Amino acid sequence: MVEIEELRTGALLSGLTEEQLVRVACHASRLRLDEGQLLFSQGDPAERFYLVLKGQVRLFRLSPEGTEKVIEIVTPGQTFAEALMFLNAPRYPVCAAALCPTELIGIDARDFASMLRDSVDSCFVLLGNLSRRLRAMIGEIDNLALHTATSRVARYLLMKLPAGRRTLDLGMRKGVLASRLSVKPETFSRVEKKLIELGTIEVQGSQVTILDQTALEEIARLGHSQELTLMPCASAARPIREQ
Amino acid sequence: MVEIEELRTGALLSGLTEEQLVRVACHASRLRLDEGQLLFSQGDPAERFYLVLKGQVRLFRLSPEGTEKVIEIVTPGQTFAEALMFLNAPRYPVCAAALCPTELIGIDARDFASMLRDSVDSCFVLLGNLSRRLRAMIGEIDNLALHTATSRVARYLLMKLPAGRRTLDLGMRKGVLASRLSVKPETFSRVEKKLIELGTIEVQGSQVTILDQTALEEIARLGHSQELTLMPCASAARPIREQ
DNA sequence: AACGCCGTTTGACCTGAGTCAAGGTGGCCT
DNA sequence: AGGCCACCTTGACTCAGGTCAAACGGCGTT
Repeated sequence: MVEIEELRTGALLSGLTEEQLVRVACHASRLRLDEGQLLFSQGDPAERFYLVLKGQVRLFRLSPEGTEKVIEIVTPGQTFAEALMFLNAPRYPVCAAALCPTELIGIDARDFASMLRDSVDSCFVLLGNLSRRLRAMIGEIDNLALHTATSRVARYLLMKLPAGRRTLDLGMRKGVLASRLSVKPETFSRVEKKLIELGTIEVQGSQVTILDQTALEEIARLGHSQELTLMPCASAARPIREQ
Repeated sequence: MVEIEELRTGALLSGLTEEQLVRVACHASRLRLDEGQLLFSQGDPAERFYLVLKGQVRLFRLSPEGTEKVIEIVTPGQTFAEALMFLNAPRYPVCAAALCPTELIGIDARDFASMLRDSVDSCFVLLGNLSRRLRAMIGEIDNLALHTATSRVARYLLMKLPAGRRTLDLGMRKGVLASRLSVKPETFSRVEKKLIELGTIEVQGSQVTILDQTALEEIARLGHSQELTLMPCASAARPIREQ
């Protein structure tokens, strides 16, 4: 069965009392997905939300013609689809599938909502979460509408860079990351190459080392249509000018 | 001063009790913006949120180079920036400016939050709101990443089309709408022209008449890279094939 | 009526990024 | 080992949509 210790790993749930957790645990079920296995599809009625314990879940949109776009990668400790619980006849707005063998806990939304009624504090935690996520989404839109592919990749690298370190792990297959950043795999590869040739980064599989963080930050700052040419044969450590 | 009747026009606030509304009114202030006037900037500390009474407010992101992208147009009865109230040191993630002379009410976030503590119901209303907005944002991202400019315009038209009617008003300057849809004004104009030449719509200033809704729906469905050629001189009412 | 101001339209051109089609490269299985 | 398969890379080409610049049109002002 579901352990309340496991539930506590969820940021969203960690604020609940022992008693509440027990109650949640009663209406929760553990599940396990194989690599690539689909959890739910866009449009399915949403009766539960999920907490990831191990692995990674890919949330993505499907267009009618079948192209897909990764909206988010959910990692252990995070919950997803819990926002739907407050809509009347909720349906999942995305598809969810495991990126690798994954363990998660499914929590009954209806019951959870009714439990929330006794706990304004938890409501506030949730409100804070949603708020944060909303902010992130705005950033995402900004990213898509205002920045080039190169800039988006640079931003991602900087965001993922652990403070103080110069090296980071992409944490997923490059193709998946590409879709997360709304870029085709081919383009992602070319961007990576460009950054390498500029002397900004170094890549070893999924290990990326930032060689020139200032330059990378400059690239990340760039909006649309800012040229970023690789000058023919200059020594070119920092081809981008300070504005 | 602020009338509680006015407060009631806000979907978010309409669920509150008389008593609560009175309290909100005490910490609220009315304000009035001229056309184009800035209400707050991206990055400003967020101490209050707003309810629009009359007019329109444009929420937009600014990139460092100065290009802007409209995230949302807020119309009377809607509140905005209320999600920030649950973050610890919140700052507005967007700029807000009036599109036309606008009246609104500013509500103290701190006080409102503490009032919410006595009203789980209101929390739920808010949660529902945020949830809905989150869903909308996902749709927006989907839109940007998976659809062409033409398809986005078509979607907007269909969305704004009052049920049963064949005509709608764009409701804002075309340039503003263009930015809302992440398209340059020039491109918007061309898309419009294309749709007219296809015989799908008719335009008279900001009045748009849908002549062939099925065709428009087909166009709206199209994702990226689906060609949509205007055939040279066919009579061409429906150049898009049923899949 | 002539003027200027804005928002929109049009045209010519350019470029970022997608598409299609080959090649690499590395892991995993007999 | 060899071979298969999935992923990533590279190259050549195309195209949607952005850019720049010029013309158009409506409207309020003097």
